[in-house]
Amino acid sequence: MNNYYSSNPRFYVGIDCIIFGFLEGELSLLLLQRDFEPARGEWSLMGGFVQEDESVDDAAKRVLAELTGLDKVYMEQVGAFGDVQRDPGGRVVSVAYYALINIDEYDRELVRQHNAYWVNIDEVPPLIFDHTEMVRKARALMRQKAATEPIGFNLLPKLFTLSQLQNLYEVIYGEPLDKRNFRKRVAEMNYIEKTDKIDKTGSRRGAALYQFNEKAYREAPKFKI
Amino acid sequence: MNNYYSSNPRFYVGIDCIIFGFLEGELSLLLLQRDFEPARGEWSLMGGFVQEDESVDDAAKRVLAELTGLDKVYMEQVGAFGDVQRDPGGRVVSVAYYALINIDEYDRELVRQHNAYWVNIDEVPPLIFDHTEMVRKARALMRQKAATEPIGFNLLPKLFTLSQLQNLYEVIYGEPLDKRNFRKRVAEMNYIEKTDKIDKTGSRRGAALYQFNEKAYREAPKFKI
DNA sequence: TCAAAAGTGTTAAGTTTACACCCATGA
DNA sequence: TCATGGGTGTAAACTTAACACTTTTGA
Repeated sequence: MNNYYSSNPRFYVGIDCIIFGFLEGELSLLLLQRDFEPARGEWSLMGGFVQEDESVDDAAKRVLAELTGLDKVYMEQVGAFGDVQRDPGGRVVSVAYYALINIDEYDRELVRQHNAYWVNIDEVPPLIFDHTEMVRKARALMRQKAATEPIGFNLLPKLFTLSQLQNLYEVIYGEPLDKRNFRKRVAEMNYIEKTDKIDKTGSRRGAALYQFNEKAYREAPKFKI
Repeated sequence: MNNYYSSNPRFYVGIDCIIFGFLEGELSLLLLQRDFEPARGEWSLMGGFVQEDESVDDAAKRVLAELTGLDKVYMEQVGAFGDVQRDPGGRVVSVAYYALINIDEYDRELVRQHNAYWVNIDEVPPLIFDHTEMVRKARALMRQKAATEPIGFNLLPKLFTLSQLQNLYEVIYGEPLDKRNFRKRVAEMNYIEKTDKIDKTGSRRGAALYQFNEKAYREAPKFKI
């Protein structure tokens, strides 16, 4: 390490994960009730620390995997949070990421071990440190992204009905959408493909199951719901 | 420091500033030709390191002030850059910020001392480390923000003509705008106020000078250019 | 008198919104 | 047979885009 750099202080670099899931028609976050200090017993985001041999992005993936058992998850950086006093346990600069996970696939046992629970996005309890602000920023960023890129499919099973998809976007935007206008727009996106499968669990009549074709999207990447 | 935290490594936390200016009708960045190691002689963003007693945001303001002499500048965080090998001089997690400065107000002597120069945004030379990626992200973020919030005024003098304003948005968006449509939209924003002053430097006829009224904007914050 | 930038409205095209009924099925 | 969610089209309102000429004045 050269002289110029080594005159500067060093910091713990933390990771915090805002983990979105779409559960029973509601947008939820996976939150921990901390069983360790500081702030034992309070609610927080899943977190961890960047290690020497990993990038910050890789650390975020690792921390998410520690809680959910999942890899190859859609994640996006929310930003760095660096107030001097943000963590009473010590000076930590933390980088927040949001993740969109498929609620059917995560490891429930790991989640139980971490004392983590799904909480409706509109009923998030007070969180430690600046985690509430991280959630607010993550939600705004996710909403914005979801409007212009097809990231919502990460929250759904591979096959989904149009009612599920509409429901998802309604909870992301926090407002109802018109069914006919919604379906009109979906019909224009050729990469949202109708399959010949029918979902019979949601209604007597049954609803057509659709899938997102990522390759087709890359060829005609127009998206706006 | 408690035991849990201290088992983790610590890192230098750097700051890099993408400094936008609007100079002679062009969008430019203030770049340094480094006169220190590593990468002496190459082009880079203005940077520095977070210190013990300052937040990351405050460090960014300090680093910007070191180069420009300015405070109270519009700055926004671009994100944290944390690849293991991003800086060959050592492991540094860097947080990038963009700044919008008024080209008439910065301290030219400080800039000279730092060996910094204004470079057209479309003619940015290869930059060290991941600075090119930082610039790319900052530009996309700034463009996006400029479309929905009135941040462009930070790049203009207090009094400006509509031609200057249109020119600014043309270089931000990288595309020409229709003069009549542009002026129609400006006319709808009551917080962009016509003054009784005339600019005679840009044309024989003279152009009305306008000002941005921030208080009026906060009362009716509709913006879209 | 003319070059150069300032200033000014209208129309067509495209997009978005609002809206209500029939269908298929299992219980 | 009926309750439930699935599925379908049109018209009005609004927004955006395209477009060309007159004004002023200093050199």
